[in-house]
Amino acid sequence: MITDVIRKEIQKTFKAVFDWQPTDISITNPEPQFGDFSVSCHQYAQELKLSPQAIAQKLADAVASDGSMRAHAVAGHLNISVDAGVLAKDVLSDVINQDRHYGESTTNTQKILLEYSSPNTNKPLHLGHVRNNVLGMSLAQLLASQGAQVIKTQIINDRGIHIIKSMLAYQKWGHGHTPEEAGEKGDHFVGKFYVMFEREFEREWQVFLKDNPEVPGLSKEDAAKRRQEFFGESEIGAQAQEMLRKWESSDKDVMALWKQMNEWVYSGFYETYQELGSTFDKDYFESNTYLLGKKIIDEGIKKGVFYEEGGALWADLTDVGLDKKLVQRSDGTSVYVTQDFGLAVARQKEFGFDGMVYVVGHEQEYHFKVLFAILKKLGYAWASQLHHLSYGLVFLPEGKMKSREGKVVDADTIIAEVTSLAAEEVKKRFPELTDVEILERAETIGTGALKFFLLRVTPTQSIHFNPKEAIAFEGSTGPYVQYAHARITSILSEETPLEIGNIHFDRLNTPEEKTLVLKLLQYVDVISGAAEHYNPSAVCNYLIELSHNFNTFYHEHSVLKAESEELKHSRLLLISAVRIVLRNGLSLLNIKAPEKM
RNA sequence: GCGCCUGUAGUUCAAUGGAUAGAACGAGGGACUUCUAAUCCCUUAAUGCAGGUUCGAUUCCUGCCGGGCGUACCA
Repeated sequence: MITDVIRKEIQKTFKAVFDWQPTDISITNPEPQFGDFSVSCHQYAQELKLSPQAIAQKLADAVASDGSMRAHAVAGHLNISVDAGVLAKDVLSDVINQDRHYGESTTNTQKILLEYSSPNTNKPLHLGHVRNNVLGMSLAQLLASQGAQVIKTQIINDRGIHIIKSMLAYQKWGHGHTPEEAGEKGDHFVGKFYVMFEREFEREWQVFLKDNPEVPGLSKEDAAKRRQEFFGESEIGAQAQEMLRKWESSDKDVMALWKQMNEWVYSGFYETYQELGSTFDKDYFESNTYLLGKKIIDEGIKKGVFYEEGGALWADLTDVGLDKKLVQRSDGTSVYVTQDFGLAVARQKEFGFDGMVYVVGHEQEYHFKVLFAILKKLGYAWASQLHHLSYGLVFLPEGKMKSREGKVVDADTIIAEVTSLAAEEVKKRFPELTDVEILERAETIGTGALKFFLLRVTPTQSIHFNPKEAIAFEGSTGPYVQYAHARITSILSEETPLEIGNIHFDRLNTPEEKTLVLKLLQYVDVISGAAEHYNPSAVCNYLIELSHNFNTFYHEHSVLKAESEELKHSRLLLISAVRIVLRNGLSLLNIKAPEKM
């Protein structure tokens, strides 16, 4: 790659001029007026006891000998311009020859287990899950692009009181109906009963409050505690607890109901996953894994990581800046974090991974700190290779989503909305298309818009969901990138470029063409950086810029009606390369690159 | 209270410590007999406040102010 050539050249020049060289040189692409590549010399001023400008000047004088490369020193920056034809030949040949593999690397040799999605089986997926899914899928692609072997998993939270709530409500008010009879997706059908349960509990709570007027006066914390205590006192809460006990003792009828309702939910999830393009190599079920932690408990006691106090077991994490953490209740049951380290160890046995990445919302940051700290204390070598990709919540205009109160943007609803809006747009432009064709394009464009909307924000940032922006197809959106891809495809369907050997790269000498070539070159660093930082948004931003550079070029210059055959074929090759990178980039985001739109 | 995250144009987002802080939406004005106007071009406008480190700070440090999330023998 040409940047490597330049980097080596500058290293060599440093050695020759100063008899010293930096260990690594960072090369940036400056404003076009300054050149194509730039190295800031300010950082070397102290080492070399010279002004940045003097260093840049000395380097420029020594580098400037080659005809295809010119160097200038400006304000302490060593700016380098490369002959447009030489640059284009180097970059475009790389892209065309490597095609689908352009941008890939083999530097990451790890086997990485990735956990994402991880839904509860008491309600349908919402917008927060969609963000989780698109992040997980994209991260899987990004890590794989850098050579990693990725195993995609989800842990399905299929047990516990929240599931029981749906089951109990169904038993009370479901009249034995099925989702088919109700004409509903299974997950929505089950979710409805969860909401019914919560509504009934809330009703009982309000009655309780009337008889206990002092409760609303309590502090927020105490009031919450009281409400939780009331769960066992309430009629419906007590019934749920009773049902949970039956589940734990494998009561035949309860188990049958549990299995039936989970099946309904899974079939619903499966449909949503299909629309999102989410896939998993291995599903874990909490009902199978929640006891795994117990096996680690003895080990932890022997190693002195856990100690007994008040009949319960604790881990003292104060030495690593965390608190004391309960790992087993005094009644012998395990807590959330215990289940998670049991699962981690089991996964290690099964896959022998080098590292693991958990894609989970940032409200669980403390949980993962504790989990990782305990695994380290237990002495697992791989514990240092665990990462929590902590992403921000999705907020609605009216605040945080609360599924308990039905204040959610449902995943299926939003997917259907963006698809139907996209269908209108397609119909407007191509009224002659069949409904099937319209739907196919609309799904590509609609889900492309939604995924891009959720991926373009840095994961750690919260997303403030504005429906108008989420379903927009103009501006910095997925369809903007898809449109550039479709436009190029349209041109290339008229004519294909000659073989690389017959291309006159020196014809590509306008600023718009050079900008595109430099942009294509950046792709390699962009995706390795995105993978390194677990940050798909860097890919989104890049694709917007590349698409914009292409659109500007497109308006400024004609490809098919170029002034000469040689220029035309050079441009055909250029846009072929742009198309490859757009497609590769979109595929890292798990977004389809349409041929027509 | 303590811990973590966060504060950039009217709004939603960018910017490995480097040159003049970039986009998009919105608002206003232009460009289709020309490869797809889901596009392009022009105008408009911002680093919460106060210090510090540095040749250089949106970025690092301290304090203050504002927002979010944690801090359960919940998951």
